[in-house]
Amino acid sequence: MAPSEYYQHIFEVVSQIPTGKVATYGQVARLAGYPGHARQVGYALFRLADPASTVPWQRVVNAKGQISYSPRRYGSDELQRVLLEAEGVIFDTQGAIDLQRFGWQPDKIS
DNA sequence: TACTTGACATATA
DNA sequence: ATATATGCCAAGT
Repeated sequence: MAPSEYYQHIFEVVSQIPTGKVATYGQVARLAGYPGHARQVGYALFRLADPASTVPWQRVVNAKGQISYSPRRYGSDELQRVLLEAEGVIFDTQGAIDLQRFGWQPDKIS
């Protein structure tokens, strides 16, 4: 496959997300050095989410703080929710995460 | 080789 | 405030 180091950067950023916290695609994309390429971030994770790759893709959610439900995904939607709950992330009654608390904030000061 | 789809985000109406 | 429309890059078909 093409040496899409692009994916590698996404991988790095996602791997930097501390346990019990989540980051949005836009945030990851920006940190990865690709502002605006949020779509590719999510899709990149999807392709990079190999059963052999221990990528914490589960900590990456959309801007709504919700998990993206995808029938095509490797596991199932509830799997991600369970994994996050196991890390200490609390889900709202609407299945949304409180980004005010669990939103990963890098060394970026307002 | 060309076209379409894709784990979203942001701007505008 | 919500809904609709557009934009970005790469991989898949």
